[in-house]
Amino acid sequence: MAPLRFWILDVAGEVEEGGPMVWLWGVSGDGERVIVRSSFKPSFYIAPSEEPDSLASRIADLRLEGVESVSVVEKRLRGQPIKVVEVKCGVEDTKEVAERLRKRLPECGEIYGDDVRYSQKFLCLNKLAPCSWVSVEAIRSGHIGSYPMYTPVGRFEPAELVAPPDLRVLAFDAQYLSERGSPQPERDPVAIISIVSSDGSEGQFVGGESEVLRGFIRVVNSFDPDIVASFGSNKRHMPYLSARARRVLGGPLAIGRLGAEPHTSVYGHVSLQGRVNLDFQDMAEQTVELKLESLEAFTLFLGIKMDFDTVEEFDVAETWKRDRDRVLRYSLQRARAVMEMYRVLSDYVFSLSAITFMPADHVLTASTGFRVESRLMAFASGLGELIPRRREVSRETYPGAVVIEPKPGLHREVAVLDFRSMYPSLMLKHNISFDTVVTQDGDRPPGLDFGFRRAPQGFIPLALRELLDERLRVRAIIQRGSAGPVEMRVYEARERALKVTANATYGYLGWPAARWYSREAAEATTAWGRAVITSAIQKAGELGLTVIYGDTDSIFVNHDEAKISRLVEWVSQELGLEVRLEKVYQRAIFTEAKKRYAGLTTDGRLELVGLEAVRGDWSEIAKEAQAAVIESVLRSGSWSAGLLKAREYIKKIREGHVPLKKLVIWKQITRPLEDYEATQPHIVVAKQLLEEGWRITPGDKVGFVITRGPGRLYEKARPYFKASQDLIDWEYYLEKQVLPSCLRVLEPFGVTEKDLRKSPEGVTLTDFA
DNA sequence: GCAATCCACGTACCG
DNA sequence: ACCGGTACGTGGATTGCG
Repeated sequence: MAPLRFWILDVAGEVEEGGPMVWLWGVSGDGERVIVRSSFKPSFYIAPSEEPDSLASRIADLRLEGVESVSVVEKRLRGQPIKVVEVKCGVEDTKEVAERLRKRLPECGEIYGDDVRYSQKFLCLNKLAPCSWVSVEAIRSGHIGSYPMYTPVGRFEPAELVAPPDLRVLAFDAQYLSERGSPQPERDPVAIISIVSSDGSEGQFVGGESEVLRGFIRVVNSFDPDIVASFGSNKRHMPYLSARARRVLGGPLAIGRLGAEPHTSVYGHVSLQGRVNLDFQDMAEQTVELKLESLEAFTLFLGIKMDFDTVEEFDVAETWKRDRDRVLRYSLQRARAVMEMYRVLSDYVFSLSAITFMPADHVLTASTGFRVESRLMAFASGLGELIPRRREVSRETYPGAVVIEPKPGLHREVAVLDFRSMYPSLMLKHNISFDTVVTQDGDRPPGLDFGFRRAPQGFIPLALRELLDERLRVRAIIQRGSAGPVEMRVYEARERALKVTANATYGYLGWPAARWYSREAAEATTAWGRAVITSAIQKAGELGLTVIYGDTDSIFVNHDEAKISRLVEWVSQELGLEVRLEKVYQRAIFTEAKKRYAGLTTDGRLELVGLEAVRGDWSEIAKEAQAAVIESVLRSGSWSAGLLKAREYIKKIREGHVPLKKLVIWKQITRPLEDYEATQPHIVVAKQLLEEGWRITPGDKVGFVITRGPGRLYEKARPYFKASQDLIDWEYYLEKQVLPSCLRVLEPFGVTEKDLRKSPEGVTLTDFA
């Protein structure tokens, strides 16, 4: 019998007559879609407050519902060996069983691992990473629906193949028609569903709504995709389409495998049986470079070349009446864009999934903290380390990083040095972990009254070591250059995912809701970080370098190669850390403020940091003006060019020569509207929109413009799509947008507001000599 | 009684 | 629903002056 080799698409817990079962959905080496079905009885553990054997028999005697067997096993708790009672359950929900036990024996001891999800336990115990190849001796035991079913008889072994199999991908977009405000499934129909599939075919369903929905369901089932990709399925399309199917068809939106309908699962993601539901909106929302998380903006960010004839949401119903083809075209463009996103991003998504042990559809929705935690949980299983229950502990604040006061003005030849992976390196170097904290002796962070034992290696350093070793291995393969182009892409994506995960570990330890929250570990990491950068800065001074700026793990100095290499050498020798020359700015502007500067790189790129020009809550015109001013100054090397540029923009504003779109200010709604204490323009606008039937939920961004009139700003703010050019308060855009953003970067040169207000004509540079 | 000043709130950024 | 450090606009309360 040849072992079955397959790529894990998804994992699900299924309740069957004989007890709980795990179904692994996969694609086999010969392209078959398979179900690998295992019986799996999940356990939880008790660190007993009495003799373990006697507790075990007391628990067994309770004959609790759901308990299959009770035994005493050897595990580890914070690195120390410990005898614990293992309660094996005959049901999926170990939390419920543990709850029953706690009711009967409140004093039995600390309970571990009962709140870990069933399918996650299975993946952890078998070291099964989703989105990777695995092989197992298995018996083919019939079919479920049209899918061959296998029963494993041996252990799962990771298989070497790197690239995913040929997956069938279906990208879709849907458009809804609403007469008033946001579409509501109780009221408004689905107008279009557009699909694009990986075999190159495209299609649209229009016409009667029941035909639209039936057509979509039919195509999904006949094409039988492994991946269903979209932009906005979790929060919008799946719930909407499901609700409409119930209403219009009187039945489920049967687009999962075996006719299942989508169901909402953990982290607010929608799950499709046997398929991976990839929602790139989740990814867009986590992309910090994006200021507005639209499909168009994300497409552009990814470097996908596409022309959109955008029909904005507020305009769909209107356009549908006037120019139906335009809406159709736009919807298809969206579906095509989603398919392109899949091509660009799938390697990274699969890598992240494999590294975090989270199925691909979960991993996009999960926040960073949960991704790190999921990986740590898998790592803990391997060590036999017990997994603590999640519980909210009170937050204890602690000091973070240092930021050096910048030297304002224009600088030439600025070298940017940074510590490589500073926090992970420090955690490894000092054995920082929740399980290595000691109050006596140990390796002590400066200024703190606790330390870390030097040996044995703690849980976090071990986990980091594994991540970093894996990253080094992947890098070596990339540098060898022997892998094929597809494998290369996969390796590169994997390397990025490993780096992201390692770098997030510090933040995780300082997160009070983390299972392995450790204020001590987080606090020590930043304390050592401060010490390290402070001493490097001091050394830089001693070597005769001028320190212009520094933040957390970066130091900006004049580009003196000899001195810099001495500094790099010193850091390596004395601090045992790696500092490298990351980049050089030909010229750079620093303001009085920390975290706000701009530089022109040696290869001619403009970098803007922290300034209005990179903020999402300033109007496009103010950002554009500031960026132009900075660019003039940096490229010419003199501030006077920037002054002239600023005046050009001021003139544009005075003349009202700016399109409305560039005047929109976007601000995020971060909480339910009724929770706001202060009156703010974007909240006032949001409340108006809500009143008019628009759905406004936390996370949404509200776009508004400031119009002429009396009163407070919030009285003059209007939704951007309900304002027109002739209503604009140009004075506001001059005084509170363009003027301040330009002045911000010119002020260090002694330029005043008055200088900016002079008209561009009739003013010569000698006026400022 | 009014303008200047101060401060809390809120958002978004940096690393 | 990852951390702390930081900047800064706005609204509204407080302060300072007469």
